[in-house]
Parts: sequence; C-alpha cells; structure tokens
Amino acid sequence: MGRTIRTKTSTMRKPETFTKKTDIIKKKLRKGLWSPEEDEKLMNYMVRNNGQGCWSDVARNAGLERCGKSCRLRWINYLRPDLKRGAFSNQEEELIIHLHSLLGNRWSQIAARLPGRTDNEIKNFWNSTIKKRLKSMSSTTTTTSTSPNASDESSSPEPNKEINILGFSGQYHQHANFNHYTMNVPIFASSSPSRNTIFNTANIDTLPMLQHSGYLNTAFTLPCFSQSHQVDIKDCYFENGGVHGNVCKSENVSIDYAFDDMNNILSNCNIIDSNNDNKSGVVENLFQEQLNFGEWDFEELMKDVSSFTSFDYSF
DNA sequence: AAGGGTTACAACCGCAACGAT
DNA sequence: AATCGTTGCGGTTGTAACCCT
Repeated sequence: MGRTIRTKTSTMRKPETFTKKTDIIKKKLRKGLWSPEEDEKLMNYMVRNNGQGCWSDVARNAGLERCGKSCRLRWINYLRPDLKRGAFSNQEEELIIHLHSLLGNRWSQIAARLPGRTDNEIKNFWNSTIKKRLKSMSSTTTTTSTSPNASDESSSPEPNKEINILGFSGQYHQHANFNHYTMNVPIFASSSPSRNTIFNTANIDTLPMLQHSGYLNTAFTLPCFSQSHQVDIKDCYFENGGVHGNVCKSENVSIDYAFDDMNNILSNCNIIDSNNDNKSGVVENLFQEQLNFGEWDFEELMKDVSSFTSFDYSF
C-alpha cells in the first residue's frame, strides 16, 4: 500500500507579493507558500534561539514578513527537524484507522501517537486517502465502523478472552481489522495537565504511545496488526498520580498478541525504575539493533523533539 | 500532445482555551 | 470581571502534480 510520494516544490502556490499601497499600509505580511529563503530564515532562527519566544517575536526577529501563526504552522508542519517525511507505512495507516475509530477527528491526539507525523499530515492523509478507501470498503462490507462512538464496546465484538498483565486484568477483543486489549488500570496524568483529556480516568483505553512522563502505558492497550509473536514487557512503572508509587518490576510478562511497529518500539523501551539513586526516569532503548525493524528510529525521533524536550523526569 | 478531472498536501481561517494584565 | 495576546486545533481552500481519455 502507501502513497505515491509527490515532490512538491515551494512554488506550488506563489508567495504573495505586496505591491499595492494598501497592502503596505496594512502591514507587510506575506501569505501563501513559503519561499526557500523564508524557510531558511525561520529554520536558522529556530536553531539559533532554541525556539524560544512567542511566535510573533519569532516572526519579527527572524526578519520574516509573516504573522506568528504562519511561522508556527510552517515550523510545526514542515520545518521541524524531527518530522518524518514520505509515505505512511501500512502500520501507520492501520494505527491511524484504529486511533480514529477511538478518537474521531482529534488529529492532534492521533498525531501525538505517531512520532514524526503532524496532525495536518494525518488529517490530509485521512481525508484524501483513508476516508475514500474505507468508504469503498464499506460499500462491499458492513463490518467496519469508523465513527468515534461507533466503536463503543457494546457494539464491538464479544470479548473473547480475559487477560492478565502485570497483575491487572483486562479483556481481549477481536475487531474486524485488529485485535484490541483493554486493561482496567488506573491511569496517570500526563506531564501536560491541560492536554489530559483522555488519560485521566480509570478503565479507559490507553492508546498506543510512549508517554512523556516516563512510564510505559502502552503496555495495556495492544492493537494487533499482524501475526502473533511474543512480547516482553519489562520494568513497567506507574506514576504517582495513577497507581501511587506502585512499581511493577521486571516481571517479564509475556503475552500472546501482536502488533508490530509500535510494539517493536515499545518493547524496546525500558523505563528505569524510580528506585534508582538518581531518581530520574530515563527512556532507554534496550535493543538498538532492532530499531530498524520498525519504522521509527526512536533515538532519532527523540532528538530535538519539542514535545519530548524534558527527559529528566522527576518521580 | 492536450486538456479536463482528480489527488495530495501546504497553508489559511475561524474559533476556543488559556494566561497575563 | 474584562480585555488582550498567544497558542493550538479542526475545517476548509487553493493549486501543483499527476492521471486519464
């Protein structure tokens, strides 16, 4: 599957020029496509200043005739060094479909679980490709639902297996396109309280991702994309806000499920026990040699990622 | 080769939330 | 409490590139 990659140049939409007197009076703010020169200015500024300051300052200080909003968008959607460009992999596509079935059009939340992808990119991909594909699929089969609420468990397939991971119970559901594990565990707050919309209640689906604050919550929802293989979950730690200091240590629980890329990353990540002397959590890659098995080079992604800037987790 | 239709995606817009004053 | 500036989000638009006839 995958998209055909188009190499769009920045001449797609001509940058607006302001020649009219009224334009100049209004303020010489450019719109439209960014020129390579503008990109360079913004990039240089962001690198030089570590991205500090508000966006209107960035626009001004970088010598750009753009509004801060435009700069922000350009940076987030295009210039950020951690962006992963190119076609979506099959796994990404399936993850997007799965997440969309749970979250609906919350593109930023979906994007937060796809390292290197932006909400805009995912939204575009969804609207231009997946939506149509699902539509054509739904005309031939009636088994798939894509609306956020339509995935509620009452209308989902029967739970066909009780499971137990690290002492927490849960259920295994088999959907049309993926397997899904829902665990009944208290959920902790993320490091960004204002963005806590789905992680602060108990007994919810914990979506596949690596949380910022130093614990591996993905251990509990296990979307399955391919054939089964075994996965070890090691040293899971739960933040105080959730399980109040409980630490599940190196139990090496093996579970019988599958999900490949995302799981590959997560199974390769270890959260160091908070009882360590240094009292700071560190996301470790345990099996570096396996990183290229999945699509995401996690170390690379972690570099310069604004949303992952602080790795000195204080437990 | 031409041109009309479609696709992909960069960028804009409006709105809401939030913090500072 | 009201206002203002900033940020972030989701919907929408515009258009280069591509496809098809």
